[in-house]
Amino acid sequence: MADVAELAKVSPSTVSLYLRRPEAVSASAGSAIARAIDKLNYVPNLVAGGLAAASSRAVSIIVPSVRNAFFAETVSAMQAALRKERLQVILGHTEYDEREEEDLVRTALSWAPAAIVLTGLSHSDATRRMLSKTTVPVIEIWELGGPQIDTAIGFHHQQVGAASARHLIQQGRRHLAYLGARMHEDRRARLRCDGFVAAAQEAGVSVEVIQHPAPASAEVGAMLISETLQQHASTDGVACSNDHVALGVLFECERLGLAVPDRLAVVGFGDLSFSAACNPPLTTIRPSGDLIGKEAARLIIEHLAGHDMPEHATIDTRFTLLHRRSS
Amino acid sequence: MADVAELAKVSPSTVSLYLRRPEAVSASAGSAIARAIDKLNYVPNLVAGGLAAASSRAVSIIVPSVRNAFFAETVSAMQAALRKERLQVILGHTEYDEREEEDLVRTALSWAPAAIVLTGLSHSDATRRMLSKTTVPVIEIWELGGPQIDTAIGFHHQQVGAASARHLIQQGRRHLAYLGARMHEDRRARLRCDGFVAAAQEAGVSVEVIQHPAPASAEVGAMLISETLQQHASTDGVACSNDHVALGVLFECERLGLAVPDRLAVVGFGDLSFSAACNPPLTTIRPSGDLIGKEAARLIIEHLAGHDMPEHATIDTRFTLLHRRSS
DNA sequence: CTGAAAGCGCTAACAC
DNA sequence: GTGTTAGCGCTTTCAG
Repeated sequence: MADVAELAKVSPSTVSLYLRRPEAVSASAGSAIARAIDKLNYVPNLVAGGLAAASSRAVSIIVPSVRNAFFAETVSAMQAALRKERLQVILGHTEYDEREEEDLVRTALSWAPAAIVLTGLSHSDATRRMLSKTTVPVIEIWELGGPQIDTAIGFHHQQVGAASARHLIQQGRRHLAYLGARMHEDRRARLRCDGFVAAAQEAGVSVEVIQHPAPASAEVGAMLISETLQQHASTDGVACSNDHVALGVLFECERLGLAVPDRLAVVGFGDLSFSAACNPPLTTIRPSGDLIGKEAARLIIEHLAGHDMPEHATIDTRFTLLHRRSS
Repeated sequence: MADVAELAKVSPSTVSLYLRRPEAVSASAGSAIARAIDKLNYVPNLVAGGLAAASSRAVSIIVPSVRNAFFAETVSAMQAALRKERLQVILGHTEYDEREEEDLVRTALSWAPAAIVLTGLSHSDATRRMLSKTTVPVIEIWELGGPQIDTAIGFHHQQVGAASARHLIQQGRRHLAYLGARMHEDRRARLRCDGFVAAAQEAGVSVEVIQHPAPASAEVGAMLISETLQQHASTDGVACSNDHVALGVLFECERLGLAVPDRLAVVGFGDLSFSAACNPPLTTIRPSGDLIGKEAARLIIEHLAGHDMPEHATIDTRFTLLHRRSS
């Protein structure tokens, strides 16, 4: 920066100012600086900037895993929006472990990020304590309806479950089941299950929960549906913890020669890339992963611009039930 | 850090040393420092550390998109391995755009990262120039066989295409087609296609390329196969740019009542979560996304430990053809 | 094994 | 609109 300043015949602080607010510098100084930067191939050091400003242009995002298409979508949308403001994404994976999360939050804080984004509302006490003490804005995503640290953006997973149940009942189904994968770790899948069961019971319809500890996959879906049909032969409508599981159900039904939706109606969750194309096309619930990321980015950018973030705000990004031929 | 030093009755530099190499500090000083850290709830400031050390504990990873399961896997594996060494992942998405990549590399450099990881071997001239000038180690992943900036880790995509073609020919197929999605942007899909065509021609077998500009999806797969069968009715074996496309082919064949593999053999790429579970289970090629991430992390960690990275090293992580019932 | 000293490259008051 | 000044919180020689 000193070299640039010298070449442009201004002081370093003018260069600094130009870099952060070009409009605050006179046109002549500005263009001289621009030329010098170009000539010297100058790349500002953001680490030094972050230290001096006591806040880096980094946003820490902590998700269970980007292998999960839902979080990949949110991370991707957020990254795209933050990039325009020259904010960097620092990524961490909890692998659904609160201890890992705690550790990630700790190191995240040592980067003095512009904001910390984490997934869900359930965290260890230590995590909660660390975060409520800092001045760094905290955003929790992908879950609503619990105690939140500060801002939360997402939707109510119980409502998703309830919507699935009501849809199946509307289609004339009276013997429901929820097929859940990895529900001991995936709190949000569990909430959807709870909402499903509650809505079914309220409607006076029979409901079972069949689950498997492995992560959601088509294999697990196939196993779960065959188990379900063995134990509860009259089952005529199922909701699945996500579309991978639902796809496995469709595959298994095809192998068993079981007609979908005539004999069994299937509802998924996620609207993944194959969901509209399979046989039959899958009725599913599309969450708002993209919107969650965009809204989070918007809040962070506004906060950085000086608008202080509304305290304890809640943004409900909703979800959509897509009625296709599997139900 | 000064507070910790005071409480532990040592100097700040001893605390600093303890933090980086605990074994270099006496046991008594060490435990006093540990107690002070705990008592004060001290979290080191990595930004300041990065500035002083002229290299931050951050690794910049630039991929086309984490929405793509392949890159999500690599990013995830890398993150997990780097975390153990307290290295942070800074993530950027190019969306298959070399201009974007150039920009991302520029900002990546301004973080003085411990290493920069980017996808593929094809970059803009400016990107190449920036990277060859820095002292930051550069690793290119997911592609082998072109001019590399420094280290490359991945496999040869032409070999993947060739392996698919040879497999189909071995299964007695003589009228091949390659179904490609977004090949104008996805260089690696194009390379696989090239390898496929070359191997087929070499074997004296007929081969067609049918493509669609949209990103790979089951919908695109369905469209591509019906187009193929219309234009080249004798086609009896297809390879697809990835398993999403292949899945769409299976769906469409089912709708058309076309027997797989009797009438048409199908080979995918990716071994995605549904590939073993669908009807029939999909023959596919499993790339080494996980291994790529692990190897990249290993190299970076070794470099940080002082072992200098072998210049212009190439690590071939290979791939595996999984012969299942679709062929 | 420990401590003193000298920055790392930038930002942010503040004065001009 | 521009420059001066005083750090930001750490790391890293180098002595002792």
